[in-house]
Amino acid sequence: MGVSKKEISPCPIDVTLSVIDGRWKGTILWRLLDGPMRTNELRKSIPEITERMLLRHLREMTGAGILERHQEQGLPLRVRYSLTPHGRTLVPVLDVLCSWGREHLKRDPSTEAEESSGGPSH
Amino acid sequence: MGVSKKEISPCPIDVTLSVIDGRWKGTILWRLLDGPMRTNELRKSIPEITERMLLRHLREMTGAGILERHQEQGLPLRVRYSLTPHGRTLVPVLDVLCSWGREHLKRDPSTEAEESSGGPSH
DNA sequence: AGCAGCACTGACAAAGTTGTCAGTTGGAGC
DNA sequence: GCTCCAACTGACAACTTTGTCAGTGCTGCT
Repeated sequence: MGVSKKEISPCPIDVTLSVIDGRWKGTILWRLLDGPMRTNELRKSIPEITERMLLRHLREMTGAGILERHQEQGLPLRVRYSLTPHGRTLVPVLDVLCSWGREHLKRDPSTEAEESSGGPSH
Repeated sequence: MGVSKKEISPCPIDVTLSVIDGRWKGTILWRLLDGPMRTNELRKSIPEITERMLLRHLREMTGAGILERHQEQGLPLRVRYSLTPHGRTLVPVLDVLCSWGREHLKRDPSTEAEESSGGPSH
């Protein structure tokens, strides 16, 4: 007992969720689809995020192998984050999640739906 | 401030995640793919889950419109849960999550990978 | 030297999620 | 009547995640 969700994961679904779930991870991934970004660029492009959470999520995803930290040498300190090739394989996954979410919102804007298509069936 | 993740969700990805994320939701959904199950059957098929969490998750997913609670009449009290048609549209989503998770495990069993294809580049 | 910017860290608190445990309703069986 | 089971609920504690806030090196600018 007391083990975290990430340590049990008998199911690959949970593995994937442990990689992409987090308050801001989806958003960060979304930003990085267009190309590498510097830490501060990311921070500014997501106004609500705190520096701490950004760095935490970046580090977690880097540890999972889907993000890459590239530090330029010599200069003051420029760090760029980008998707690794493996991270890019997540794109279709995010895409599926995104389109299902859109459909779900259309059909069920009030988070409470009655299956009414096809007439009452009770 | 203080709003929960579910209330912000500018991104449909977060919408989907809010539906399927939860310690046991993936497992429950997995079980229900084979057909309707009674509350206790579910509970017994997932030994680690507590009754409380099972019911909580069932209720949440029922509220989201992806599960259906069917109570048989007259009998002692038989409740069956099953996927709604809308819930069934989640199947391909779960499938994608599952296969990505499997690939991720293959490639990265120790949650720490070095992109070594193409030789050292530093 | 003083100030600002970038990347990053750590202590602590607030919020959210899950687990523990006890209790309720209602019918079945003895 | 008593106990058992199925479905369900509520109070509370433990754990996790996120947020707040202050601070560290290092560089560049003036």
